[in-house]
Amino acid sequence: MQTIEQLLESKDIRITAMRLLIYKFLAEKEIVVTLSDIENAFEKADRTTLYRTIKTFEEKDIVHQIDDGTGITKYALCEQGCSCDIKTDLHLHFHCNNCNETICLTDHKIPQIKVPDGFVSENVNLVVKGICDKCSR
Amino acid sequence: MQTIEQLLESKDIRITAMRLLIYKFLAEKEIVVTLSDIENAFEKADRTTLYRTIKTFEEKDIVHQIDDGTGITKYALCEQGCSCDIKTDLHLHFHCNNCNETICLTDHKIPQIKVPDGFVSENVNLVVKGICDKCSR
DNA sequence: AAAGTAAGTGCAATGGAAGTGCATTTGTTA
DNA sequence: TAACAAATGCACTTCCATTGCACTTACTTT
Ligand SMILES: [Mn+2]
Ligand SMILES: [Mn+2]
Ligand SMILES: [Zn+2]
Ligand SMILES: [Zn+2]
Repeated sequence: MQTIEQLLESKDIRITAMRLLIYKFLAEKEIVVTLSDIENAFEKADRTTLYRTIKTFEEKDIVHQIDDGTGITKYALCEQGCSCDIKTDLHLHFHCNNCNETICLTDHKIPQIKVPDGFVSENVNLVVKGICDKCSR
Repeated sequence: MQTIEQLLESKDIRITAMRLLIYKFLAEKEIVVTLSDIENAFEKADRTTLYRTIKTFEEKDIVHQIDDGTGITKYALCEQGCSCDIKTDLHLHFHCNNCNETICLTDHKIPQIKVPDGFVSENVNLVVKGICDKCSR
């Protein structure tokens, strides 16, 4: 089990106070978050810094981006050992129409999708919408 | 085979010059289009009119919206007899990473997706990204 | 330890897309 | 033709994403 500092170093990301805080914030969330969510959690920090921190994390495969169809880009920490590989790490996302939260279903890999002749599939975005477990009980 | 006028009437949409033109524009496209695409095709018309026409078509199940992950909402004509029903009319969309075009694969219905206990699936958005048939040959 | 360099942060501004209020025009119906 | 309702055009707004530039902080080298 490595510390956050070790993780960042291993990915060639400089350790700064802001980055540690943002990492911890993401780590304790089970749901995916928007930039505004992060902004609200760190009112003293500038929006741009948060934005660029997330982009850095994204480039280094620490965070992945989620398009859940709400029109607002969302982000979540990758799993341990994730390399954002299309074959092994691509998973399903669930958006709740009731509480409006989106979560990663990292255990649910995306099934093989057939495409017509001549088409080459490189990547798949799969979002299921409905009622989440918290809202359905 | 009904005329466009008949189709619009059957859906309780008033026939106007603009609506006929936009319908024809959509009908001759094989790919899905953005509002900007329509705007460029009808430079004399106001953006708002085009916007509201599309929204009207959407409400009446003549057009469906596509979120292909580019961040820009796209639209396409529905198939003959489509009622935008989740069970029967929901289909796959393909986005080409090369030419940046997106098309409806109306023959490719969306497979049943398993979700964890407690979750209820109501709707699915499935976008495959890769190389389209025109670009791959 | 001090200087020098590269990276990170904050502020201000921009741009694109989506959406709305209201006045004007057009079409439908009595 | 008069009256009414819907469609269109214009102006404006909001929201999110993104960038340029100045300043600050962290790392490296002497
Ligand atoms: Mn995820
Ligand atoms: Mn479609
Ligand atoms: Zn919920
Ligand atoms: Zn293509």
